Amino acid sequence: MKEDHRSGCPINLTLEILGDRWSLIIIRDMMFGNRRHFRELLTQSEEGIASNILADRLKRLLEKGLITRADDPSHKQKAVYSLTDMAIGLVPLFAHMGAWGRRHLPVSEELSIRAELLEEGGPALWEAFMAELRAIHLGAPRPARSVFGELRAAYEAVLARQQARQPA
Amino acid sequence: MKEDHRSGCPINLTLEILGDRWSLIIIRDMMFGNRRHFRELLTQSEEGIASNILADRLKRLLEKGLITRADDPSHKQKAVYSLTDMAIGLVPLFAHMGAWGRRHLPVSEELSIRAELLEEGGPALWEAFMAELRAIHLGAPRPARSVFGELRAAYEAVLARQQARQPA
DNA sequence: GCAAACCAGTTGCACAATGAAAGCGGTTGA
DNA sequence: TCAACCGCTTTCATTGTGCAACTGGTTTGC
Repeated sequence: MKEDHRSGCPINLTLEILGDRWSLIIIRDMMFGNRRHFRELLTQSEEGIASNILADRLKRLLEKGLITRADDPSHKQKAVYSLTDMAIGLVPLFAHMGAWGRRHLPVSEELSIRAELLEEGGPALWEAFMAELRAIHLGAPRPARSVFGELRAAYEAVLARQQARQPA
Repeated sequence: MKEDHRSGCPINLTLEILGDRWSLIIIRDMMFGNRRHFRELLTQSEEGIASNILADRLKRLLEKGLITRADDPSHKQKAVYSLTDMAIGLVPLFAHMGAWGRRHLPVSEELSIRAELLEEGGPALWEAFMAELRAIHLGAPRPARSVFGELRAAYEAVLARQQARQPA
């Protein structure tokens, strides 16, 4: 029960939870890629997370209240992970991280289109996306606008354009 | 020269640079506490960083272009560290991290007052702060408004109020 | 009905990162 | 001259990371 923190600074406390190389990658995949199962997160990750690291991080995110775990009714040994409101509140942070990375780091076109849209859309778009995430992960009423669909469509459009330019 | 990245995703690339427990703490102290020397960062850190970790992180941040190092003309073996424009661009990210931490984590009053002001001030305040940081760290002309002073004054006001309530 | 594929993880092991403490040679101010 | 200070480095014990193989159970396809 007793947890000791390095300090009560909000930046520090946030880093104590999210300050590693994998936690935000997992939340990103759940949020933008709608990966909800262990195997999806394991095998469809661009970055290639190891299964023991994934298991460890899921456990930590559960403890910290960023995700929840439920049994999948369609499959006895499948588990479904969902984002909590706390994690959904990270959308603006992802938007800024993406904007900063896009400006300063060697990003690839297809993986940064979503960051571009998120940056251009601003707080209004973030709010719409968060409302949709609350519908997907928390069972809230589904809003009319699907930012998730817009982001996915833009991503697939870039992929299609790239394939047309240089076919496999 | 050759560096291989896990992926070209802007979130991932940002995490590869800043995704650890200390890098952002150091930038925070330089940015909000104006710590410019090794000893200042080592001894005045709330969280108590070890000297070897600090030396390692400063080297990495130098390599990645987030800070610069210069000799202090007043003292032959003093070094002055400065933020680059790239690091100053993290101000909105700190604002969101602070806001998120304040909302969801057990922050202390005196260390979160700055996050509160930064959240309330919004993008206009962030821009003013960034202009001032460019003056402090990059030699740009000093703007009329000192957000840095406002933040420090608010912090000290909270400290004074706490001491009045419960004197040492 | 049975084998193959799939499920969420766990285990064992090598290596890298972290962190506390002491120490380094040189510089400065009294 | 001497103590305090300067930016680190070294040593060593502990912890975290990452790969690969594996577990017991479930579902799918034939």
